[in-house]
Amino acid sequence: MTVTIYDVAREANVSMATVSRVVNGSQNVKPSTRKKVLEVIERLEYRPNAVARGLASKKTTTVGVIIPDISNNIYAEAARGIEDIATMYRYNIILANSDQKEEKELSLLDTMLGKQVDGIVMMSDAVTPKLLQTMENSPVPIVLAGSIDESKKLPSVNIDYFQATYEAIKMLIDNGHKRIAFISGPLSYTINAKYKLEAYKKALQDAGLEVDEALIVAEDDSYDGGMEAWKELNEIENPPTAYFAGSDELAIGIIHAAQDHGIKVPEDIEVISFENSKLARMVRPQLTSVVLPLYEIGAVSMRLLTKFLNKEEVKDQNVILPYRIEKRDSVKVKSMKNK
Amino acid sequence: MTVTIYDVAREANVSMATVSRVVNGSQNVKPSTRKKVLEVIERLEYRPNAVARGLASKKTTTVGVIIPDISNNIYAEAARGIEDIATMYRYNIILANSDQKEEKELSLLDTMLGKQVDGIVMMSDAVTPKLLQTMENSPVPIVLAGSIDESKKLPSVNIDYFQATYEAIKMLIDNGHKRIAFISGPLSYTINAKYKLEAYKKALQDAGLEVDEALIVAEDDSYDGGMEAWKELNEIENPPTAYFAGSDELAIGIIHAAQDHGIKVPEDIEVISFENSKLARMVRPQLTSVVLPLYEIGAVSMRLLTKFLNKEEVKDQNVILPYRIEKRDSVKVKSMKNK
DNA sequence: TTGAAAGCGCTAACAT
DNA sequence: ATGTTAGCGCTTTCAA
Repeated sequence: MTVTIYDVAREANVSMATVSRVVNGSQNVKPSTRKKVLEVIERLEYRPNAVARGLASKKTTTVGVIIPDISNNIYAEAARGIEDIATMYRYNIILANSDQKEEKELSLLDTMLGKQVDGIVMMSDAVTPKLLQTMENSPVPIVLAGSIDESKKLPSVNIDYFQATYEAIKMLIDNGHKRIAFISGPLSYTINAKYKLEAYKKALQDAGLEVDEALIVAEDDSYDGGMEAWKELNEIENPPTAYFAGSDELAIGIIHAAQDHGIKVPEDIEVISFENSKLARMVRPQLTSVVLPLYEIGAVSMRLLTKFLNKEEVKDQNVILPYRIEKRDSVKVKSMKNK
Repeated sequence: MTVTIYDVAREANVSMATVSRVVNGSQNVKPSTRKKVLEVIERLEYRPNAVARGLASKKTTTVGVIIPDISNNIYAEAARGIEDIATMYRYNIILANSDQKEEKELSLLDTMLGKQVDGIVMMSDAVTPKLLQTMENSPVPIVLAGSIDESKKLPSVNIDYFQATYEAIKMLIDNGHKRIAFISGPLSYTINAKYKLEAYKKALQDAGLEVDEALIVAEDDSYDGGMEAWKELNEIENPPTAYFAGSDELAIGIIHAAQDHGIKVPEDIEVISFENSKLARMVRPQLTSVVLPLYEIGAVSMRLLTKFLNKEEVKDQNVILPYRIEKRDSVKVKSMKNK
């Protein structure tokens, strides 16, 4: 019932090897026989069986993608970048959500390797020792996208989270703020948040400002988390006048909570975000935000993976992408610097 | 180098068949030999090769998922629903973006079938005749998620777009509006938009209201598209006092465009949306919106697919899920009805 | 330029 | 309860 390479060979009066050659675009086929074979393929509607091919060639032209949660815009954006480049190099993608659970990440890694993927792109906010070890032992290359393995044993693509955050905090300090809050998702959760926090503290210290632990709050990385954080911070004695938010949703939550209480942004408080999703323009005031190039992180990760798959030379396996800060309306522009 | 079922068999002094049996959890294995085999598997770190298994068994336990664009929240949400249920039934997913291009959809279908997926979940806003035909000829089951094939030849999961829109427009009419705008993405593009438009017209007619083509505008289905639409509609002689938006982004664009011109929502104009993503709560005023249950559409589609894969009986292959309207602040609550 | 044949690693009868 | 064996549909030497 299903037509195989054997059927084509028989109908075309050639061997399976020849059919295989034309299907795979080998040059060593006489044009006339190629034409003949192609005709039979068309007539029989032959479709090569990739599974059989994978077994014989030990290549599946599919790569695994493990991300925390595809319904989260951050990861979806990166996934799109991964997929676009994968398509460009003729790979397909097996996509799975880990919900950032080590156990799931581990088992996903295992099933994907079982499925003989040619490589894996992994996004994980917590590259635990165990995870790292199993990834190191992987028979196929794995690249980390937007995820940091401090040992740098695995290839990765990131931006400089420390530097980016430092610059963001600096903007707030330059605008005269002394009480700057740091809001992020769960710290134990997000290794990147660790770098952000370090940068926050360093920037404060460099400016001779006190680091007040009461101003550091880790909520759910969500809109409601942002609202909660604002409320929490406005119950303390000396509330902050500026906020660094680890994501756009957090920032919008903070802004709305403030506005709901009659506080004006950026007149009364200023807010800077870290993400710059399309949401950043969909609030009033529009968000000033560190630009996290998710799509590029995904795309470059996949490109890096293809280099390993093609055995191309890789100069630096730990890529740092440039970032910038998009200045909009949630942080005032300093008039002095303007003139 | 890679350890195969044969290696395990040899080490455990049993046949390949026995190893296969314990790997696949067959009951016909003596506990003691099962234990012995399991130990060897562990010691050798044997991992079954799913590709070989797929070739031999003609089942890959992977399903294809074709969606327009994973970076679009609508589809990402649905994809999460699909993946969750797939995981529950031990399927993996090959995910690919079609960008809603027929050509890509067709070629994706082809490569996925080539990869021997066991089934496919397809999201397409335009099930063209050609597409429909190739899907009908698929050797494996295909279910349409949130996509309408008017012939009903293919299994599908949807809500009643007509009914939902009718009710939304009715709310606006009941609030006294005579000039109601209909904003959607490109009509030629979105078959669902067709139903929405029909419902819009019907609701107007049923209320004895004139259908003014000038009030029907199809922009990009985006925030900017919404802003554009508002501007366009406010250049005509008799601008609308209420808006039906085909998506949350569109609605927010409309609202912000209006607010930027000093117009108040819902005091001056009212807006109802169709989607209810998390964005709906992240604007002021919060969006009144028809709830499009994307996650459920994805989940139910995948569940439906598993029924075909398990040869379970399927009573109705065209599932219509319930919807509701979430009432928030972009539409006034009628005080008369309230009391 | 083409063909023959040996696998790839596993499942699934069929035997025993 | 366990073993034997014939494929699954293709790629890949190796020969010719």
